[in-house]
Amino acid sequence: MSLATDRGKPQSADKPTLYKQIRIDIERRILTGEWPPGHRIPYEHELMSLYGCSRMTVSKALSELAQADLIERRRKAGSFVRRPTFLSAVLKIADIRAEIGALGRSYGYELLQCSRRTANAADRDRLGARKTGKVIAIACRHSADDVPFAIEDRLIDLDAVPEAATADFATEPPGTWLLHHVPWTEAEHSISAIVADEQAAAALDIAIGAPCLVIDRHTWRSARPLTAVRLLYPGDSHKLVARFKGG
Amino acid sequence: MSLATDRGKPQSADKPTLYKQIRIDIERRILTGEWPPGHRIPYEHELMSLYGCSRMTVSKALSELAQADLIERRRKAGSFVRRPTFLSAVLKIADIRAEIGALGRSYGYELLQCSRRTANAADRDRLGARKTGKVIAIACRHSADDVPFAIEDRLIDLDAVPEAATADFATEPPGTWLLHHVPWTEAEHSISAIVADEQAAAALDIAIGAPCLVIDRHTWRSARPLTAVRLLYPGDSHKLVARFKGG
DNA sequence: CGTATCGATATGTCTATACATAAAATCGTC
DNA sequence: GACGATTTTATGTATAGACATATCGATACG
Repeated sequence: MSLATDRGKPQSADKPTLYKQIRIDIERRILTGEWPPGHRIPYEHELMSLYGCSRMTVSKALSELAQADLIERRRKAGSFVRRPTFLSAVLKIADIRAEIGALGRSYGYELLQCSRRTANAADRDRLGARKTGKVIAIACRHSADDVPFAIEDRLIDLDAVPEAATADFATEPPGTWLLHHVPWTEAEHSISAIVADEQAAAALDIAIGAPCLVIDRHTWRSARPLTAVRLLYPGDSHKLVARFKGG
Repeated sequence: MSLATDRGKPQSADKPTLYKQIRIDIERRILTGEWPPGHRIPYEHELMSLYGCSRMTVSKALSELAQADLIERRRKAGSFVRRPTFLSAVLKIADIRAEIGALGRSYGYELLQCSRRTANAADRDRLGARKTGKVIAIACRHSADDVPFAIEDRLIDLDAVPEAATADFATEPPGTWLLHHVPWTEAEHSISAIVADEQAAAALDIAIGAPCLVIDRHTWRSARPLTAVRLLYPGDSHKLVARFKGG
């Protein structure tokens, strides 16, 4: 799958401003295990005399650490190193057209099917919508250097996104159009693996039974479903890559 | 796969402190499209008279928005709404034992194979290590309610993690042991799909040719490789889920 | 002994001010 | 008009002080 990869706060060699030094210093102590989970970090007034600066400055450093979930701050009690129960990752998933462009390959797009209809029970279920309204159903194929890259099967709620009625999905991929025209507030991705059935194998030009990576994405604006999409990638040639930052 | 799911800053109904109100207010304008990508956000001094507060306060709100990658701040020029080229997700991946426990199922663990050896060329390549040292190679199986859940194939660099020599991997899963004993600074995950070969099918009690989700994880401490692991999950019964926050 | 109250304390927010810094805008010179 | 130096300006960092607020712990009370 590709996927741009990135970490929350890279260790960019930033200018050594005071609060950043303090943050990095504490971060190092946590990451190396010198201050294990549960350890109480020195009080702000201790840190301020330690580093010879004001409380606002150490507080800013601690705030960023708290925001990154490395520490937990409790009034009166102090700040504590958090238990690393999870690895938290920042995954950045690009629009497919941008993604292929970033790989230096030529992007190709084919609209396979596009129809408008009143939502049936299956459509409502897939979108998670309560009411029945108009929807657009789209099937299309993305390719890189004329090799099939992914197939897309999408449903757009026309009541929530009326502008989609006038979009030309024959020339512009629906994902790209949506990204540029429709603001959203939340999305959920579900990643799984399946084997290609006859139809998918034909569309992706792979063997029936070949492994495929599946991404199901649902997008909402203020709890209202906008679109549901399933992307199918040949599993042997694509990977999702994520860099993580640990604690 | 499971995967605990979570977003960077949940919409917790926080107390309406001033800077939070400002942050949420601007966030809303961006998320609803009222201020599209590229739009210049009012200058700090405009915001401070708008909200009737000091510059430090509006600056704190803008700093958080910049940290969340929603806006970009440029000296002299001002602050601008960022173009949403990516969806950024926070994926939280739990230790498998904790993950199964969180599902309310009983955890089972079997060590299939464990050997110590001097790293060969393939081991060095897999770890990304330059020098040849001792390694531990482990194969094990995790199960939930006595049903195979995942199989694990792991390599640990004994020079980087000497304490691993004394760990008892017959009773404690290596992932759990490492999480609690070895601090790390960076990890990279690569997610892909394969079909089960004969060996994997036997270990997971699934059909040969069934789809599997694969997670390859590499972990480092200060650029030094610690461990490389491949986790294989039956693809039809497990999913990676990630909630995203959009821009 | 259990419980309510209260004070001490560390963090959370906010102000007003100061100077540093980067970059856009302007000016001056050739 | 082109190009380099200077000015202007918005952000970035830092300070000292103030008050708010949550909470731990001790004290007093029933």
